[in-house]
Amino acid sequence: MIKKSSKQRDAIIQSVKNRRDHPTADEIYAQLRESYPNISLGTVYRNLAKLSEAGFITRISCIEGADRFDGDTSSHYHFQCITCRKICDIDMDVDTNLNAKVEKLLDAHVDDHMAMFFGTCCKCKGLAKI
Amino acid sequence: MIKKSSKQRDAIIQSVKNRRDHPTADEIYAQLRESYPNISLGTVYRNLAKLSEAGFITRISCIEGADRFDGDTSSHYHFQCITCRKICDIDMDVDTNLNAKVEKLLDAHVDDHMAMFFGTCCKCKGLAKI
DNA sequence: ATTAAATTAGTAACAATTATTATTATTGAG
DNA sequence: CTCAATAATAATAATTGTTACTAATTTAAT
Ligand SMILES: [Mn+2]
Ligand SMILES: [Mn+2]
Ligand SMILES: [Zn+2]
Ligand SMILES: [Zn+2]
Repeated sequence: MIKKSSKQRDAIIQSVKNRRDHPTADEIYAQLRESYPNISLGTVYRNLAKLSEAGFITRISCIEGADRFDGDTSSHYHFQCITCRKICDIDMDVDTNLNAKVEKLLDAHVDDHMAMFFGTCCKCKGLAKI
Repeated sequence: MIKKSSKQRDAIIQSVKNRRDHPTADEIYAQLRESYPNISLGTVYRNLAKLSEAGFITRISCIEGADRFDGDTSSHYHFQCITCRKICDIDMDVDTNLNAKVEKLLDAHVDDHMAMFFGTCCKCKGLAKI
């Protein structure tokens, strides 16, 4: 799929890998424009799609708004605050033998699973009390 | 939020509750047009949003394409086939004490969590062998 | 260096969703 | 049971997130 290199793509990988905030395509675009003033939003979308398909990064689809991307491809769960909409990682073991369990239940082949916890983050929890 | 009733909304609830296939707004619209030929797609979107916000139904966001809706609001996990894109329920206990675990880890308030398993369903698995 | 293919920027097109507006339906007070 | 208040609707326009297209540029193999 990916056959040649480009500095735009390298910068996109770098951006996603360096950030911990699960950015959207638009947020990555905004960041990259500082170093590459005429990078195209289409290039960002195209490469994020290619990179996630190739497994270099992970795509996270959200109920509200744009997809988000994660440079950490290790299996881990996420939490999303229903107030500020921020997503953060959960430092908790992923139950990988659930995959085998589901395979048997459905007679399917299971590659992986993802989990998203919903609630109010510590910051927004605090603000609500004021 | 919801202050008056309407037969369109009632029909939307009924549709989502009766189906087991986690339909999109468009699919619900297509079904309802048979009995309500001049129902508006906007009405379907608006009510699905209201109903899921009010907790009558659940919204499921997918990586590809439109959001899907589930009339079964009980906590359960889903499986999505990466080939045919169909979503089905998994008849497996939901680990609810994970919520408390995450609350402690993040010092957040956790309402719930969802999980999606990805892979190839039994049908698509079979077809691949032919 | 030559050349073919991949990638890009820029723009147009697209699909999913939301907002607007004028009209209709529901509801509760009198 | 009226009838005004207002919530909900159909139709349509607008917005958002994303993908497709095209010509120009960059990459990498010869
Ligand atoms: Mn993450
Ligand atoms: Mn379900
Ligand atoms: Zn928050
Ligand atoms: Zn399938």
